[in-house]
Amino acid sequence: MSLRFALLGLLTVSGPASGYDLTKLFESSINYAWQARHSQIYPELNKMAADGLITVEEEGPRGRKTYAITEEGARELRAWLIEREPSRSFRDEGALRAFLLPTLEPHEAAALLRAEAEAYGAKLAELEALHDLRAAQQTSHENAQFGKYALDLGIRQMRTIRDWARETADRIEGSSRS
Amino acid sequence: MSLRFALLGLLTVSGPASGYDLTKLFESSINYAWQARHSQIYPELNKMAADGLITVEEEGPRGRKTYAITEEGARELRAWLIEREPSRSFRDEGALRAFLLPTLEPHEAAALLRAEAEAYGAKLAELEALHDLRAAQQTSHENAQFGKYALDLGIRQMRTIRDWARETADRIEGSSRS
DNA sequence: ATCCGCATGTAACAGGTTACATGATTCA
DNA sequence: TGAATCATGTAACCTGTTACATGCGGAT
Repeated sequence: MSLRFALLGLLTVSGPASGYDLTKLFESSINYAWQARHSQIYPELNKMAADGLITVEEEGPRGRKTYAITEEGARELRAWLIEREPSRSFRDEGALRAFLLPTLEPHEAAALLRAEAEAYGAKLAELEALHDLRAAQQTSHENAQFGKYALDLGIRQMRTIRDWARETADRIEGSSRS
Repeated sequence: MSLRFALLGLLTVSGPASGYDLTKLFESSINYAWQARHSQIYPELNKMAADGLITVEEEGPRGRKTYAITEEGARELRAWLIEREPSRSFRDEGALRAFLLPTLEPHEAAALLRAEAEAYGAKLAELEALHDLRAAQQTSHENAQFGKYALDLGIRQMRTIRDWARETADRIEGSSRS
């Protein structure tokens, strides 16, 4: 169900767009919080059009269909955000691995954590670069600030995991050396 | 695939257990990082037994089957942790909602964030209580420390989201008041 | 006797991924 | 004319959730 609302949100902000556009918008915006492939997006758009949440505004070359959000679509998005109790249960493979770490030898666990810290550090750098880019564009696009809150959250989360991995590696190595 | 390794991990630490036991262990340990219902666990255990990762060690009353991890199972768990590149992409409905927040009126967005902050604060308190409980038991169980790292990560993540929600609500209210 | 908790399972469905499949347009 | 990119779709499969279904054993 979330995919549907992510698409409505993108259409709200970017204006009319095709499935192809939306697939790329997905990648370049909420990618770190939600993912969707074109094989999931195209059927969903067809269902949404059937439900009256969006309309085909224009048909272009190569079978391109440009969708626009309808009033009903905007109402549904709003209702989803305001009325629906969000599912706060998340599934985090990194945390699961952390849970299983004590089944390994200390030096192995520490090495894994160092690698994790590095990977998350890299992701963090990516998001920070995106953040700076947005800040620079702030004056030109008024929509550039869209997703700012989410990006901030993403950055904080990456930082949290990276620091945890570092500190835990330190702690494990510290106690196994003694 | 992750479920399989979560189960192998639980069997490693808690020793032989039934599907019923594992369902409850799941709930009381990794629940905040990974979830699984009995309807998913039972079929998976059967597949794992067929694959030789676990064996039925004992059959008790009421059709109870007690599973134990095999050497092959332990090898596979180790290989999964060490050799497999973890999937670092996660799906976070909270972050998605954050992304969509700018489609609402500022006061509505702020109210939602306040509710989020409260909900995550409550989850944080839960995990902190669990953490303290573990610390108290530390001397009695040697396995009590299992999952300590993951719990620490969970606590940090909850704190990150709660603080982000609070500060973002403040920021939105601050700028819309002017 | 009756109720609660133990104990295991299956079926239908929803959401997602990977791979397969096709064809039009643009640009060099 | 060949390659890259635009553009849309479908099918098979895996994972996970909800709901349905059944029966034993122990405690009061």
